[in-house]
Amino acid sequence: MAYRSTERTEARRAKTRGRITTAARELIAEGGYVAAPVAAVADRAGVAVGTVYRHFPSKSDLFAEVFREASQHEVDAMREAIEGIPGPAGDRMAAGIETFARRALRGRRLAWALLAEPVDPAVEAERLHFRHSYRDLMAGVIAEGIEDGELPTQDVDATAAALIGAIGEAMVGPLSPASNGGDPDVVIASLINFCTRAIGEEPAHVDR
Amino acid sequence: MAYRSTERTEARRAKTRGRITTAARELIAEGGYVAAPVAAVADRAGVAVGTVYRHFPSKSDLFAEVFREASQHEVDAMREAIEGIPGPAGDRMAAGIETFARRALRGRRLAWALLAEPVDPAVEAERLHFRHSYRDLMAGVIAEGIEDGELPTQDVDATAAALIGAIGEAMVGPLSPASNGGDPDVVIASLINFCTRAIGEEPAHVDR
DNA sequence: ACAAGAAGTGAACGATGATTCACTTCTTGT
DNA sequence: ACAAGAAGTGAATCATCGTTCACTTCTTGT
Repeated sequence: MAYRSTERTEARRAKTRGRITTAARELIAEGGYVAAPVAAVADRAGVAVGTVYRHFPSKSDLFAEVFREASQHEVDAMREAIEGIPGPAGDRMAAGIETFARRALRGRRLAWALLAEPVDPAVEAERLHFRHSYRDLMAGVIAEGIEDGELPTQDVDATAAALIGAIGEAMVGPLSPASNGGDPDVVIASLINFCTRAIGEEPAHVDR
Repeated sequence: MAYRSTERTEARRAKTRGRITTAARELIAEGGYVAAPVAAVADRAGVAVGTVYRHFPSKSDLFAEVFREASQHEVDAMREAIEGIPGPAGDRMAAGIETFARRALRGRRLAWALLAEPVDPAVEAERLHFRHSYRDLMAGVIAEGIEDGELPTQDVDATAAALIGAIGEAMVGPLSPASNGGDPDVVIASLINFCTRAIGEEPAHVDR
C-alpha cells in the first residue's frame, strides 16, 4: 500500500471538483441547462469528459449538487432579509421579496433555470425542496401576521404558493414587464404592491 | 391526370390528420411533451412514422398545432366566463379564474404542458401567444374595474402577469395544495380570495 | 383494365449527448 | 528507484429521436 491520500492531493481533488461545479453553474447562468452538456462543462472546467465522471456518478448528480448550492444561497439571502428586520409582517414580506427580486433580475437566466426550466427528475427533486423553502418562509411571515391580527385569516399555504407563483412569473416569466425592458425598480415596486394587497394589507404607495 | 382529390379522399385525409393530432394531445395529457416522441404519436394514431411527415413538415409544426388548438379552447372558455356575466370587475375576474381552475384541475398534466413545460422554440411561441391572451383578458377586466373606480390604480400589466403566475402555481405547480390532494373547491376558493385581494378588493368570504 | 397521382410504410440515416473503459500520468510510502 | 493506487484522458460505445426516401398500396378518371 504505497499510496495514501494526503492533504495536498485532497485539496487538489477538491479544487478540480470545484472547477467542474463552477463551470456547470456558469454555463447554466449563461444559457440554461440546454447549454450545459457534459462535454461543455468539462471543456470549460479544463478537464476531460471522463474526469467529470470521476467526481460525479452521473450528470444528474452533478447538476443536483450545483442546483442545491445555488438555491441554498438564494434561500439564505431571502431568509436573512426577512428575519433581519423587525416590524410588521407586511414589511418583512416586502423585504424578502425585494431581495429575491433584485437577485433574480441580476441573474435572470440562472433564476429561470432554478425556478422553472425543466430538468431531469433528480434535479427536479432539488427544485421542489427549494420552492418549499421559499413557500415556508412566506407562510411563516403570513402566519405571524395573522396571529398578530395584522392580516386577515387565510389559507396560509395556498397564499404562500400563489405568492411564489406570482413572484416567479413577474421576475422570470415571458409576460413580465421585467422581461420586456421595464425599469427594475418600477417592476419590483409593482410586484410588492401586488403581494401586499394579496395578503390583505394596504400598500404604502400606489403605482403610477 | 387521372387522379383528382375528391370529397371522399379529402375526408379520409382529414381523418388521419385528426387521429395524429388527437394522439399527440392524449400523449401530452398523459405524460407531457417528453412522453410524445413522433414514433409514439404515430403508434397511437395507428399510422406509420412516415405518415406523420406526410401531414406535418416537422414535429415542431405538429405540436405547435396541437398547442394552438388546445390553448385556444382554454382561452375561449375563460373569455366566455368573463364576458358572459355582467357585474363588477372583481366578480368577473373570479368567474374567469374559476373556469380556468376547474378545467386545469380536470386535466392537470395537459394544463401543465400548456402553461409551463418546456418545449422547442416553435411551440414556445404558441405558448407565449396563449399566455398573452390570458394576461390580456385579466388586464382588461382590471382596467375596467379601475376606470369604474371599483379598484385602486395599479400597473395593470404587472398585476395581470402576477395573477397568471399565481394561478398557474396554485393549480399545476408542485407547491400547490391542489397537487397534494387538497379539495378542489377549497383550493379554488382560496385562490379566488387571493386574487380578489391582490387586485385590491375585499373577498366576499374569508377562508377557514 | 390501366396509368397517374396521392397516401401510407418503416427500415435506414444522422445528429446529439450521456456514459464507459483501456490507457497514461501523477503521488506517495518504502 | 519502484510498485501501488489514484487521478485524468478522450476515443469509442450506446441510446434516443427526428427525419428521409425508395417502395407499396390505394383511388380516380379514362
